[in-house]
Parts: sequence; structure tokens; C-alpha cells
Amino acid sequence: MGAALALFWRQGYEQTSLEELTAAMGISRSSFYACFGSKHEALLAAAGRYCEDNLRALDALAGAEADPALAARAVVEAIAAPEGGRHGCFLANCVTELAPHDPEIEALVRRQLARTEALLAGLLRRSAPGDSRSEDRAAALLSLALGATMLRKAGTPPERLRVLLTQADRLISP
Amino acid sequence: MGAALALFWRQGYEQTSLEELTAAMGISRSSFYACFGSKHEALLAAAGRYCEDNLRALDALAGAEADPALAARAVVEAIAAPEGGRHGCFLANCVTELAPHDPEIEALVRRQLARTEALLAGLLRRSAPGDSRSEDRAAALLSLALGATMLRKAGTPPERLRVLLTQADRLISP
DNA sequence: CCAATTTTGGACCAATTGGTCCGGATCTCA
DNA sequence: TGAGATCCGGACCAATTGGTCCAAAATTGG
Repeated sequence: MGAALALFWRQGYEQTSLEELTAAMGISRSSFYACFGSKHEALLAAAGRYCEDNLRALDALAGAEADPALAARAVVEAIAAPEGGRHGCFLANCVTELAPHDPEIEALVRRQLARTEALLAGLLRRSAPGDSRSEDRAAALLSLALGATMLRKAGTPPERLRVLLTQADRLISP
Repeated sequence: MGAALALFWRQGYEQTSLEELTAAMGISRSSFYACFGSKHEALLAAAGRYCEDNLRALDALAGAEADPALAARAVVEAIAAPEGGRHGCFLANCVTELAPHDPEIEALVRRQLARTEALLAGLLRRSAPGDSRSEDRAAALLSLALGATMLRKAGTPPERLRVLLTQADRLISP
């Protein structure tokens, strides 16, 4: 299953053939269809697993840091992942390739975006209880982090990404 | 040519067949190959044209506003394009689909990102001549705008995008 | 009006795609 | 050991892909 996710992540959905998929998963074509029913359902399964793992990791990261402002910064950096290599963010890849004509993927992505934004908004609220603009800042932070994943995929060196992410603090402090 | 760009933009590179391409351009298969040589070169031509048009438009937008801070804000909003529909940013689409394994597209995209970032950095510098962090803020602004294009493609309503972009001011003021 | 050059439509090609199906190998449990 | 269920390899299918090629049509120049 992780092998399928890795392939979809690295190559995209359409560019990953059944041949590669079954080879990487170590199962036969027959088993693949017995298990998932279609290539598309396998993608949904992989994406679903990715979302759960990802959110759990971000939650743990946020919980490990007492100061909510520092936690928010850590979450943003975990999403942007300056050292994350050239594959970009898996969900971002799904959005650009599939979201416009694939309602199931779109729903999955929107749910995950909402959950991540809510996590950030919660941290910002805890950091400055009085401010009413924490939702907006959380959305901006998410946008900044997603933009960074795409700059990373475009080849921006990790060092410059790290410097760029420094500016996230301007969106974190009220 | 514009028709080819529109197709690549809406559907992506691999998902656009020669059939659709020639039909939309109103030329025959033979003429297409006589003119471009390959599907890939047609993509490069369309992308090149897009880059020139795009940068010219952003430049004009920046030039039309006397206050450099307001100009920067306008440029960011033009990139993010809250009302831009569900096709996302063409260059962002190219990055996610092709950049990792297509050096020519990668070079084209990086050049355009650098030029756009330079435009923003120039505005920020003019806005606050003393500040040495204007390059970082320009990069963050670009990242924010690119992230917004992907949220837009994911279905975030224009209203929320506009509110989110409000926060760009925090990156614009020194 | 005709000859030469350009352009066009579309047949054609080999390769690849996601998906189906079945005979035989492998495994389970007693 | 043997019967029953499970899994597997791989042949097979129709559709589609980017790309080539050529005869016929259109355009051009004189």
C-alpha cells in the first residue's frame, strides 16, 4: 500500500501504470483487482491513508510544543518540508492533476485542507485569544506552506525555502 | 496557439491528445508536425508565450500604481486571481505534472518564478528602501500567491481567497 | 490556363493503456 | 495425503496514444 502511494506521489495518477503498480506492490494483476476493484479506488485508498497519517503527524508535532506560536511555525515547516525532495506535496499533486474532474479526490482534499487549517487556527487562537482574525491568518499560513511545496518541486534550494519560511512569523504573531 | 495553451492549461499535457489539440487549433495533423515537430515543442511554445504575456501584464499592473506597497498587493492578487476559475495557475500545473522529469519546462518555470520574485522584490525595496529583508518577503509573497492558486483549484470560494489575501499586507509592510 | 509548390485529410503503425478471464500452482486445514 | 479454497501468471481485449506518410486538393506564380 505504501508502495502504491509512493508511486502515485512520484509519478502522478495517470503516469503510473498497472504494470508498475502491481510490480511495486508485489502482487499480481488479479489480486490487485480483487482487492481494489480499479486503479482509481487504489488511489483513493492510498490518499486516504496519507491523509490520516499526515494529520496525525501534524497533530503530534503541534502537541509536542508548549508555545502555540512555535507550534504553528513547526506545523508550517512540516508542511512545506524544505528538505522534502522534488516530489512536492502529494495532495497538491492530486489537486492539480485530478481535482477539477474527480469529485471524490476533491472532497478528500478539501476535507484535509479544512482540517489542517483548523489545526493552525486553533494554535493561533491559543496564542492570541483576543484576535478575531486567526482564521484568516491560518488560511494564509496554509497558503504560504502550500506555495512553498510547489517552489520546492520547482527546484528552489532548501536553504532559500527555509529563509522564506522565516516570514511565516509575520502571519503567526497577531 | 492560444487554443493550444487553453487546452494544456485546462487538461494538462498528457491528458491533451493530438486529436483535441489539432481540432482546437483548426489545423491538420500534418501541419501541426510541420510547424512544431512534436507535442512537447508545442507545449514549450505555448508556455513561452504565456510567460511573456503574463510578465508583461504584471509589469503593467505594477507600473499603473504609484504606491509600491499597493502595487505589490495588486501583483499578488493578480497571481492568486481569486476569481480565476478552477484551472489553477498554468505554470503551477506544469510544475506538478512535468517539472521533475522535464528539464526544459523546469528551466522555463524557474526563470519565470525568478522574474516574478524580482518584480515583487523591487516594489518592496522601493516601498522601504532601508530594509534588507525585501527579497525574503518577496519570496514569501510569491509563495503565498502560488498557494492561493492551488487552494482556488481545490475549490476554495473566491470570497475566502480574497480574505486570505488580505494578510499579504503583513508581508508587504517592512 | 497550366504547372509547381504547399497544405491537407486521413489511413496507417507500433506501443501502451486499464481491465477481464481462466488454467494451473500454492496454500489451508483436517 | 487429499479436498477445497485462494492466489497467481499471463494471454487476451478494445481503445487510445504520438507520430509517419502519401495521394489528393488547394494555392500560387507566370
